[in-house]
Amino acid sequence: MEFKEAKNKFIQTWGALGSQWGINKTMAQIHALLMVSAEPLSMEDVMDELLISRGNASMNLRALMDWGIVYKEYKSGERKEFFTAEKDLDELAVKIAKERSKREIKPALKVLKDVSSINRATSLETKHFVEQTSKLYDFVLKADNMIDKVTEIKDNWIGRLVMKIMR
Amino acid sequence: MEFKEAKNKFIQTWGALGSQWGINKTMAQIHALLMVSAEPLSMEDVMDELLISRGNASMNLRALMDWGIVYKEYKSGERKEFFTAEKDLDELAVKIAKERSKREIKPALKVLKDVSSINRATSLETKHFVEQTSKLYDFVLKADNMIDKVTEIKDNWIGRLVMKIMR
DNA sequence: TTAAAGTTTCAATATAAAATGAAAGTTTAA
DNA sequence: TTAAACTTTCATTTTATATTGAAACTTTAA
Repeated sequence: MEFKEAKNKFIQTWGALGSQWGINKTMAQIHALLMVSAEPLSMEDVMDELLISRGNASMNLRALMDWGIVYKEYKSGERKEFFTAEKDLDELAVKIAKERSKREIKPALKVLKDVSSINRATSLETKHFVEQTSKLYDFVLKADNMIDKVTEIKDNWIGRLVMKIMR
Repeated sequence: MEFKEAKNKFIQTWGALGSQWGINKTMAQIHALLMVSAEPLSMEDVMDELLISRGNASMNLRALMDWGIVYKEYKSGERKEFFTAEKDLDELAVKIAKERSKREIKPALKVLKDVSSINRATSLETKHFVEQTSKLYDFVLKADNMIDKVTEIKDNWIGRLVMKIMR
């Protein structure tokens, strides 16, 4: 396989993976492209490489910056803006996890809490509902907390030990 | 809030969360409905509760069974088929994780491995590409392996200890 | 200032994904 | 063995999502 072919395959795959996980295809593709680019790219560059419109490029670059995983850069002497991706993968994972937690998990947790707090003194049906949603609340909360814990892992010895055991 | 209202809110929220994570809305809603139903439900029941067509119900119940998180049941004397959801949340999480790993992560890993193995003796550009995709391969592999490890956690003392520390 | 270079916005359009529903298929009890 | 009860399939339609592109906006250098 040749460089150009490999690069394209990578970008397509990353895009597909993204959309399977609820991240829009172009956004994932732009991120992939920037990840493997040695140099920062301009919006033109991105448009040309991925064959997408200016508007699409603009909107998705903005979204990636909102997620904190793509940065704007300026080159001296150049008027254009350039973009680079976060290349530290631990950092990348943490940012994605935190962002999704904030946008999706936290609001869902709120609803779970609300619906599991209805008056349980009534029917058997209601009792079962409250029981299940309460369990779910605890579970999701615990899972969500793990994200924060993982962030701290590298800062403490037991965390590093655990990582070694988990390999 | 009243039972019926709470139940509906839960189902809608779970459906929305699902589609944000690449699982189709109806599939997530059916799962939610079965999760909080004290009794197994028939396909009719599901159709009526969620106001969906027979075809839709059939296809998504089948998909949920393929994922191994919904089971078919028979009631004696009844000709209809009934459905229940996996209600053990640890079990549920493991099954979802395994299934997504199998369907999405594993194929992506294969591609990552392939593209990171192109001849690296060429340009600087190529060198950077190989470097990045190799790192990504290692990272995704590690993350994916964690799923298996988590499965085993409950079976060994260090795992339980870790869970306590992570709380 | 102003006009050229560049970026953003958003209504309109295209694309992809999900849902419908009727026909075909299957199972079961009489 | 057949007809009623029930389930599955899939071509068509609907809905949701992503993309385009041209106009509006912003910035900068002369």
